[in-house]
Amino acid sequence: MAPRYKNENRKQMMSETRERLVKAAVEEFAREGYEGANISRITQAAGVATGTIYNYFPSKNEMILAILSEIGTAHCAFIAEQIRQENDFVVRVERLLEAVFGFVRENPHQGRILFAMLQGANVTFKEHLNQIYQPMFQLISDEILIPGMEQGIFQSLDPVSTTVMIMTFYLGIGSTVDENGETPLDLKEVAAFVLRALGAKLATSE
Amino acid sequence: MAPRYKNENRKQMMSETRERLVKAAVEEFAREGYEGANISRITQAAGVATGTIYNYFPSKNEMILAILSEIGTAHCAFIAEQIRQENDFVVRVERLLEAVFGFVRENPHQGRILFAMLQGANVTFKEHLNQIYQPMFQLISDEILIPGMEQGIFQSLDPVSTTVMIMTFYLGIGSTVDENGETPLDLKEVAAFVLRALGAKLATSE
Amino acid sequence: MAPRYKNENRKQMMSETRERLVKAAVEEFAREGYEGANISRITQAAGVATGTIYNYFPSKNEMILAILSEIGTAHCAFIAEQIRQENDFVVRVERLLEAVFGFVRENPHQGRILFAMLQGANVTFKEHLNQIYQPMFQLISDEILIPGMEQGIFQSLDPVSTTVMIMTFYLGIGSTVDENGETPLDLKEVAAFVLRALGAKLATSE
Amino acid sequence: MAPRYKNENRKQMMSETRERLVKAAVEEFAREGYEGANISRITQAAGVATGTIYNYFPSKNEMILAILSEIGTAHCAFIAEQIRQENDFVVRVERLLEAVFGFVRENPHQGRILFAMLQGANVTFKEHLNQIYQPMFQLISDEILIPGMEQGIFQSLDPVSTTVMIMTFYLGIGSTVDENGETPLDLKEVAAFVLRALGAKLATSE
DNA sequence: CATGAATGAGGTTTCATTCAT
DNA sequence: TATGAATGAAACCTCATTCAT
Repeated sequence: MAPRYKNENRKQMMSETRERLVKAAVEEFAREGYEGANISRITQAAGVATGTIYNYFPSKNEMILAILSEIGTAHCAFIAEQIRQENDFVVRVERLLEAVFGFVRENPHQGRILFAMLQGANVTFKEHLNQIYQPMFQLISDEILIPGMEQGIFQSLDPVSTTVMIMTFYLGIGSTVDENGETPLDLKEVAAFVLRALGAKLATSE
Repeated sequence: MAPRYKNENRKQMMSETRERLVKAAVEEFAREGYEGANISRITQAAGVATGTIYNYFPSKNEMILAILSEIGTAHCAFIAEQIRQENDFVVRVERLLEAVFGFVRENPHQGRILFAMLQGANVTFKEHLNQIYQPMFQLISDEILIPGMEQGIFQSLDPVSTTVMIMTFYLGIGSTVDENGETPLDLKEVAAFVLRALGAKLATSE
Repeated sequence: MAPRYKNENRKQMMSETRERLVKAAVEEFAREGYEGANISRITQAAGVATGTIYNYFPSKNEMILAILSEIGTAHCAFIAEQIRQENDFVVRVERLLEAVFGFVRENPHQGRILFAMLQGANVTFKEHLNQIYQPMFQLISDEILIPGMEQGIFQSLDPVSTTVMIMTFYLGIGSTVDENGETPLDLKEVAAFVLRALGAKLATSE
Repeated sequence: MAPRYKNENRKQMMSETRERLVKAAVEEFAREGYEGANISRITQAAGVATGTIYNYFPSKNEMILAILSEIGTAHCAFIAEQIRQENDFVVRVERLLEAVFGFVRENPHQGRILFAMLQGANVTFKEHLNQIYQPMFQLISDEILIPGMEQGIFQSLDPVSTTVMIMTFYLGIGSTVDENGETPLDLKEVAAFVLRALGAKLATSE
């Protein structure tokens, strides 16, 4: 029973039409914001009829929540995957930065939505995102900062507020990217900036 | 023809109406964002008729631009004033942080609008704000970082990108404030974080 | 008593402010039509405050009626004056044409209002104008066509319908003028056309 | 995917809605003029919701342009059809007149819109109509006046200005019709008037 | 599932008119 | 008389959502 339901669910989730809708919606939300986004434009860009979108999402509001979940989850997963490939905590900090940037550069629309909603007026969206980004918070805290401090690689600091600062900084920096995914900042400098702030014993010796 | 004092009277009344409108609009934009903001609600909150707002602003769009200008200018002026009261560059960094936070704490709605528009979808608003914040950029660069580096107080770094990083960080952190102007972060920690990142010789000796 | 009232009335009618308002209104109505005309633009063009216009005209509607009366009366008077300078009925036909054209060329805005309102949707305006143009109707009929026919200069035709046709033709032709008062038609040809239609024994021997 | 006959069904329903909208709009524009016309009244008269009209016309302005095109084209086609049934150029002149009148009598609302817009303040509408009436201009010139003059039936005159005069006269006369399509003029007299003006060798031998 | 015309509440903006000064 | 800010009804238009096909 359960698997059958799961399969059907997945089938729906992965439907090609749905994918086209999500893709079009992401671009629309990125360009226009939530209120400015237009369902008709989305369906038109996706090449389906207006009503079709309501077979996949019960409302515009639910749609953006679903999209935020998908993007945020993918973002977190990508970052986690990148970081866990490294064992050196200093390099993990750099990797974290590269991962945030890399994701945004590869998916500029998704990035824009994320940052816009994170700062936007709608509290529901913000809370939704905060929840989604919990794993990333845990990741930074538990798999970089705390062990790094314990090993004396980083200066001993309050792990919670330091994590918040790092996340804020990284997300803030991620928001400097333009619509093409480019940023005016030099990753190496940013990494060095953060590592100094963490009191890292050794910056990357590259 | 009309006596002068009458005119002054009227001028004052007009500016009062304008003030009420701006105040109401700031709250509305902060709560709802640009697209979600509602002219009728604004005029109602300001206690005037719907049409009255168009005696002061030619359109909703022009209104937010005017408001962004006013807020941004006030913000920059406040920060500049705070910073110039100090001569020590290390303390200036702390003051900068306190000023950003302080302004936002005192004017949470204004803060929300700023951060929302800075990250929002509308490119026009972003460019408008970037222009308005030029003085703050110059301030950080010319009156804190560059002289601080020249005097050996800060590590020698690229002043432009460092300024961008600091602004991004501060504004990003400013965006962690809630609707009451409170932030979960400890200012002292944030200041220390930044000063370490700047390679400051002496953190505040508190 | 009566003269005093008359004088005051005239004073009001001839007030310089009123003249400026009428001039501005004529241009506005000519450019925008009645519904499209804008009281604020009129007062601004006249260099007075918005409310001032209501010291001279009780409403927009009454204003255009007053303006239509003034223009129509002036037009009729001008035509009558021109025609009565001639005794030859054939030449009177030509003079009539020249007078219609001449007035419109000298007063293109007034002309446009006349023709627009004559054809426009508002029945009140049309009836108003028809009444005003009664004298011109009588003029053509009683002082050109009927005596001309009686003297055998024009073919014997029904004077009423012929008058209507001539007026229609002239007004129609008057409506070919552009905003500068120019028309693509050659007056001489038009006069010859009409005179042939009237079966005139002799067209102008020029 | 949907069966074809269903589509045809829907297409037919759409064109019915469109027809109802155009019919209602024609009456509204005829009664109120362009600026005075009210979208809500049109949709209400058409028995649809307010927004429905925007499924068929992108704006009020585009709507009247479309309607002007439809009316003008129909008018020209009707006139051309009527005229080409006759070979005698004198009779063609009479037929032209009858056709102009007949169309207006059968379609008084359409007629009113035509004449109102032809004389109204809006230059765009006028230019639009001038373009639409080009075929009628060519028709009068190439298929009545020029051959008639070549065959010596009409006096030799400048064909262009004569065409303009005839069009002006006919359209001007058409504008004497009231809301029921009636005119105070006698068609026979008008025809005789024009034929005399053209120097026709033989007026209709009735 | 797909379609897309229809819906109608709601949004921004306009503007003739008023009235306190 | 002159002023012009205030009024608020009404206009045009948008758009998320529905539903019959």
